[in-house]
Amino acid sequence: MKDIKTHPIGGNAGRNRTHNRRVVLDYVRANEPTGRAEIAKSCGLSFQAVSNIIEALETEGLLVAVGHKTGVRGQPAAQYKFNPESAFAIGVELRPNALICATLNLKGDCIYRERLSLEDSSPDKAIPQVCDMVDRAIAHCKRSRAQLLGVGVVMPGPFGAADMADMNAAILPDWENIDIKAVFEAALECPIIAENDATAAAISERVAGVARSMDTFCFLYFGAGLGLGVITNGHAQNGAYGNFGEIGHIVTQVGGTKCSCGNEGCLETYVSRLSVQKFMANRGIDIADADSLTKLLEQNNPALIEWIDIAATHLSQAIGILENIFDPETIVFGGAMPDSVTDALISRLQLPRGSVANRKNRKINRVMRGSSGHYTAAIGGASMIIHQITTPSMALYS
Amino acid sequence: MKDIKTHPIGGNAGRNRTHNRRVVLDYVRANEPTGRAEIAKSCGLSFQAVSNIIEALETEGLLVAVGHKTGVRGQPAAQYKFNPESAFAIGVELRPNALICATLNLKGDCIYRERLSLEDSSPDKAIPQVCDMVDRAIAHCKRSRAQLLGVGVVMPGPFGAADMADMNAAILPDWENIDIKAVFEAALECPIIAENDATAAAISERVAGVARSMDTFCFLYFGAGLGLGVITNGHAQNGAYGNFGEIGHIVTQVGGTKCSCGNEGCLETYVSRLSVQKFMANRGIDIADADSLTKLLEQNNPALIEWIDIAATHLSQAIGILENIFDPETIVFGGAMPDSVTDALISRLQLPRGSVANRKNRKINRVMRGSSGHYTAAIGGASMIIHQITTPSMALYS
DNA sequence: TACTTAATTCAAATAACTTGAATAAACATT
DNA sequence: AATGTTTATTCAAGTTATTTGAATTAAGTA
Repeated sequence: MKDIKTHPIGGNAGRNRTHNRRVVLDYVRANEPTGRAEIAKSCGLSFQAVSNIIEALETEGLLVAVGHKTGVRGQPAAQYKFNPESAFAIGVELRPNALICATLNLKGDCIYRERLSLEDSSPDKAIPQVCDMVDRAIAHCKRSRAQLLGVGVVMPGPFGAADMADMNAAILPDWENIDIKAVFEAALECPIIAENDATAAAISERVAGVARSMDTFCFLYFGAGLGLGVITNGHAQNGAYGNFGEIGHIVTQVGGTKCSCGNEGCLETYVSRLSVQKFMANRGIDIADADSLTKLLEQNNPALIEWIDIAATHLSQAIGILENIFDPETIVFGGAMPDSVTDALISRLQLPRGSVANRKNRKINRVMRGSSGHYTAAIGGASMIIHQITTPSMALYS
Repeated sequence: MKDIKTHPIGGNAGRNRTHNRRVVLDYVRANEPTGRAEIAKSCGLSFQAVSNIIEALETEGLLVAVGHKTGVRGQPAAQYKFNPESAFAIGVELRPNALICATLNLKGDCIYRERLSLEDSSPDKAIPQVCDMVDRAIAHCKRSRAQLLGVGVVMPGPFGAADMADMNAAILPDWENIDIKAVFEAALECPIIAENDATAAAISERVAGVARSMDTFCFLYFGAGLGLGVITNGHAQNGAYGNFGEIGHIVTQVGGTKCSCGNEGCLETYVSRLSVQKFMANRGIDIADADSLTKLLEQNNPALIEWIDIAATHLSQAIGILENIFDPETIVFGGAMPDSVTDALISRLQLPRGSVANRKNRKINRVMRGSSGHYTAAIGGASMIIHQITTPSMALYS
């Protein structure tokens, strides 16, 4: 996904303006409703600069005035907030057997979703389907294409698996060596961001989920395997070669279950959709879909409880690793698991004592469930687009 | 070390200039000697903008012209490189029983070092000693205080241990709740950056060590415990509360050795200075200092070899974790261990197969030894100062 | 020797932010 | 109820650092 070495580039008036627009939008996002003077103070800009930017954003429709702040001295400050209907973004999740699409308004509310089964996920077949899907989403939401901020394309990682000595084949082998961003830019004629599912999911929680006001947190994504997305200082981590977050293949039990990657005792052999399916199949129970898991949990199925306990043990170890490495504000769980199973996993965790996260006076939990359900990845795709226009590229902290 | 929530701030002409200076300096650092036109092309700036900045940098003495590039068509391009003698930075490492000081010129060469044993490391006693040490360094290097870019203060983490439920007391308890940056700014009247040892060490490898041309890599720091510093896209990771990188307390053996943090089987109970001291003491061998380790290794001492094998096993697991999480360009080992012991550890690693780093066509090793020896932390302190003036705050790529 | 290529210089032009003075409107005080 | 204080807002320059464009310089190439 990333390969050519780039270099940080300089700023000029135009790029500075772009940055400042994002700084302002990010502040409004996190603090709405808010006024120009407050933004100016918080963002280190003059009132006039903010005023000009707000005026432009209001003209474009991204922000709307919502009355005046009273109750304090001084001239009442005009308050602004996001205009959720002014623009929208689309996320597309590409899986081996399905296409999933989510449309979000500017506030991050999901206003349309669609799932399409796919027999053949090769680029030739899938790309036209994605185009049709995007057209349907725009039509269904009764928006104009001009309001479309962009499309986020989400695929499971890792990328470049073909070059890895022992890693299994890629989950979508036909897509190896394809410049996803370029291909979809050509097909959809709009801005494209491509990412893996876990990172997209993390961004979705920051744009409109439980991590809305957090700048540094981890997201554990339960998919076919197990993925990790990390946001630090408001920016998603990518790794040197675009393969950040392959946490499924860290070893939590030396000499444990043989994994397809060549290791033994990989975390995702204990915690993932494939893991629970295999575990239950060995006990003669077929897990066809998420609903069947939900039902088994409602019935307190002993085999499932057993799996949850094993999974929770390994997850607890992973949490210790993440907390001590990243020192995050929290760790969010999400992805393909039903909410009830995720909650059961969380309740059975045995969080390690020896962790920098084990503080007195914590205000938020060390672990929490994400808010976007099992459309997370597609919603994350659309969230990445919204995230980009509200995320400053400068990282100047006084 | 970090607590109050800040907000990204907007840019203006002045901040833009600061950023562009750093972009130019960073490019020269990594590509010297180089010319104005080349910088302009690579940094996305106009020739004129670069020309003005280079002129200023040359006037200030930070850059020097070094002839012209010939052999290609067109007017010969004037080449510039760093002027190592134009400015300098000082790093101070604060340990419970010692103060260590390193002075670097602008290129990152160490031009002075000093070690001072300390009976009392409390702020009242240590701060005056630090001031004297800085004065001695300036005098010894025959520089003027005006050329001092700043002082980097390095301490072992984690910070805020007093608030942690089960973590041991801080290594320097008297320094808890002290605003280190503010205290030393007042005492030394120059810019101060405070960091933990592992992060400082990572930065030192990027400024003038084996990671000079890398933007994303990990550094494992062998100290009393075990620390982790990570650079991603040229920026050091800090965590939400300044405690990024406490990798010593991740569990690599469930139910293993009891650790002072409350966990069992923490990595640093197997890999650290304290670990090897304890292991050898149990076999009746006293490890007084680094030299005694070196000698034992030369003699192929069986107990030490045994420790190295155990340590290498646990380290290999940690490397799998780091590679699969961060997808770094490489992992650097450094810190308090003698070079020969570090090399022995590296040679006995069993790098995991199932890792995104296990690629064909790798050009650099998955693990390498750092270049700055056991003054790493102090050198890292000074490196942070140099790093700051050559590291763009904007992260505009493409 | 003439041509091509690329770096450099000089002189405007431009974009975006900052500054400062004047005005508006609410709450607080007497 | 009148006056004063505080804060937001507007308007009109002023400032900074960048970009643009034309002219110049100097090396390699045909």
